[in-house]
Amino acid sequence: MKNLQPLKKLPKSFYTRDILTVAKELLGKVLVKKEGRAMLAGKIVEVEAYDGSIDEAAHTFIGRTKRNEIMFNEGGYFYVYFTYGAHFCCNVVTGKKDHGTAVLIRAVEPLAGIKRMSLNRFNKILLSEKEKLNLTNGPGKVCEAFGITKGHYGIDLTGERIFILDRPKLKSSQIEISKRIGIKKSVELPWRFYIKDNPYVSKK
DNA sequence: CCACGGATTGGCT
DNA sequence: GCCAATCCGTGGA
Repeated sequence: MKNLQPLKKLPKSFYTRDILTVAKELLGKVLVKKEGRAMLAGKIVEVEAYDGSIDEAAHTFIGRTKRNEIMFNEGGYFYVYFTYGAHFCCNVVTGKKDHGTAVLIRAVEPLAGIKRMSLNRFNKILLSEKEKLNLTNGPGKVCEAFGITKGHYGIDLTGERIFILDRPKLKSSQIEISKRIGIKKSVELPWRFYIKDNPYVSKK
């Protein structure tokens, strides 16, 4: 009798809370992208928080620009950006209007639509064990596997295209905390959260 | 297994 | 013009 937990979308009120609370509680929740009848889904296993009011690494630290404007909305929107000339990364906007905070989704564990993800990532369906673990264990990889691009910028996460399903809250003993990865500013902030011992986490 | 560096676009100074 | 919230291939242990 598993899965009695109703598969409900996270409501607006989940996202409009404090960013660090939302970041931690996003762990274990299920990111879903609908493509007609098909559906891609993955359990969120690694995130990072970015808060432009005190965090030099956040895209909103410099103030409003065309790229980061969605981060100044209240929580519940999707912020997608392009980086290193090659990769998209996706974020969940959090907090109240004008705060400029968002949570980067750094890794998920594939749950549904794995063939589609395999095609998107490696242009084939049969994968080695190593390739399976390599499907969605990084922010650029998540977007490539899910087919998330600039066209998904600003999506309302309480809508039907992309949303996040509720799941039971993890115990604090299942959550690891560390410094963030791949940044050069505000490197000391312990704002990376990931699920302990999950094989899809990008890096110990 | 690990460390290193190149690729390549677009955003901002 | 500088450089990035990354990824992957290469080369050595």
